[in-house]
Amino acid sequence: MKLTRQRKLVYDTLLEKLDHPTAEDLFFRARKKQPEISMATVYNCLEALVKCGLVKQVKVGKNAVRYCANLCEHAHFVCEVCGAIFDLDRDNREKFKNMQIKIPRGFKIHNFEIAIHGTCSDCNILRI
Amino acid sequence: MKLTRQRKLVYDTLLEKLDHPTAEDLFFRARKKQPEISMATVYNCLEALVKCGLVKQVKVGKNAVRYCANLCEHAHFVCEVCGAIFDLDRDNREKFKNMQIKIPRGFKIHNFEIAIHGTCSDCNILRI
DNA sequence: TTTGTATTTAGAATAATTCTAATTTGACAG
DNA sequence: CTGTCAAATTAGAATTATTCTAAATACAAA
Repeated sequence: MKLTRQRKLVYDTLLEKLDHPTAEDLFFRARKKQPEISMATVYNCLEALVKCGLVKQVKVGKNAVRYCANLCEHAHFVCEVCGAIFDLDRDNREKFKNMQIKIPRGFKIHNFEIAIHGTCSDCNILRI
Repeated sequence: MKLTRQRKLVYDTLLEKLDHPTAEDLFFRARKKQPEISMATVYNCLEALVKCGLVKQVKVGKNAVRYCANLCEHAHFVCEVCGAIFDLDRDNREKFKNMQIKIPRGFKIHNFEIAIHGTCSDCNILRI
């Protein structure tokens, strides 16, 4: 991935404030530094950054997708009241099947979602 | 939740074919049995079913939300090639911090997401 | 230079979902 | 029963996040 001026701007803006902003949030923040940037560019840049693994999407509730630049593996805790998203670090040396996530004191879990992305056996065979 | 005719229809339709359909898929399937049902009703019914815990939303890719009536706790494996969603059962007697998910033979994991929904400590305090 | 390819841009288009307002339903009280 | 009321349903309009389009720009390589 070519780190263009706009991609760097979007990425830096994301790193500046780790509050899981939406594309629109990032657009407004980035525009303060480069007023000519367009919404489409923010989406394009985010797409490129997600594709190369520097950024992750967080899909929550019925609102816009949020973006996360926290690179160490972590789970997201979504507060159902205030909507805040908390990064929960985990010991990433542990194996996937034995994951350890520390839930902060006072947090109550209602439910959780796990989505594993990859390729299924049928598709792996077809691709050899 | 009042299990009205339409809610029962949507729920039964979801149970009939466990392929994680979108709201639109369900609309077309449900319409075969009750041609007067409307798209808005399908959304309303799904919302009610999700709220009462009978149904779960699965958010994947950039497409429409998918719905899942598999009630036993499980993770989703999303094939990045064909888009299929597989339910991965887990031993739900295991504690959250020690979850065991069996990945089927031949499946390759690229990445996975965990989202935990609940209430954060601040909001829990404000609600006492 | 010239050429080509990728990126950016503004605005239009799309698609999923939500909203609106009118109608229907069904439970319950009288 | 019959009337009342709240909740649910409905069709279609509205919204909103996101993607698409086509032109302009940038920038690397020949």
